[in-house]
Amino acid sequence: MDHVSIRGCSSSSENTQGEEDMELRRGPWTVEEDLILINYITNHGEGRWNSLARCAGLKRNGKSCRLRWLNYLRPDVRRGNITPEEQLLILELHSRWGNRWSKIAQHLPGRTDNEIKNYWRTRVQKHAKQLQCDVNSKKFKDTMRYLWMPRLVERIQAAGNTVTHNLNNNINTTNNTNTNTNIDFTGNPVLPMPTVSSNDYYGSQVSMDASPDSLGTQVSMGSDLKDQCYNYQVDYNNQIDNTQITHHDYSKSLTSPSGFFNPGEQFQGGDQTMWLGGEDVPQFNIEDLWFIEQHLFSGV
DNA sequence: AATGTGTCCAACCGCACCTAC
DNA sequence: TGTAGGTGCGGTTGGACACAT
Repeated sequence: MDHVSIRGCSSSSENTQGEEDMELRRGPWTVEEDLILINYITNHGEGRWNSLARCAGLKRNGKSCRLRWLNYLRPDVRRGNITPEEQLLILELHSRWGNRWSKIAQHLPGRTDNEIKNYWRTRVQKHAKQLQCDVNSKKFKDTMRYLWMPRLVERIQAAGNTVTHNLNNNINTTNNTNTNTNIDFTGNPVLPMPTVSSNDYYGSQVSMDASPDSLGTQVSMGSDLKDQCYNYQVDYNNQIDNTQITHHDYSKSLTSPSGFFNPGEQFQGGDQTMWLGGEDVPQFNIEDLWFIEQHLFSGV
């Protein structure tokens, strides 16, 4: 445990006994410290963290107290694995806002910015590294959009849940004239947003929300890679066209001409799901990877 | 069983912004 | 207006744990 010398309880209105040095604790919090902090906030409320730390008798600085409370002790903090719904939300919000963790966390009740940040760094960035691209690259964003996120949706639906969410908690009303009383799974009202449509690869049409500060989706899709056909239907708040993407039969050739993905090299031992796999991310198989390279990464 | 390596996450740090004086 | 303290945010670190060799 590190210690740093600081001043004692020296609030200008409270410190009448002069300034005396005290040791400032750092590192992991003890159960006793947690109880002191919880009791103090229960009785006095939160805020004014520096004076709170002093007056509660905690040998911690205010920032440490605030962090401990917000990230761990707060009653409504959700613990446990990030659910597929939450993963989907994180991916979507990050694609929109980047590393605005606190803003993203506002849409995941009970989750802290720290937790989301850790999730991103440990899970998402790991896969970007395995793809040998940057998380901010088009490659990776396309992979997320067209493979990872649909897979999450499949998992959610396989679990019997409906994917209906809208990330618009801060509606830009100048872009929305009609109202929608749907409620998303974050508890926020679902409002329509302007959309754009564009032709995408293979002549399929991809439509997506284009409003700068909203992202509403109602996604339904199915895929059957055994048939080498990938159907992807998206209905954004029931107001734009369904999207259908069908890719070709890759089963006859599984060797990557560009070398970006070569099963014989990348998946030694026949492990076709060694990356982008695991409990918390969708399982991508060899056809997915082919799809990534042939249709998302070509020309990049 | 011992050691090495990777993963996860709580906590810290530096910076920017806000507010009161 | 300038300054100091408080607060919030994003980046980074380090230790505990799990897994592989």
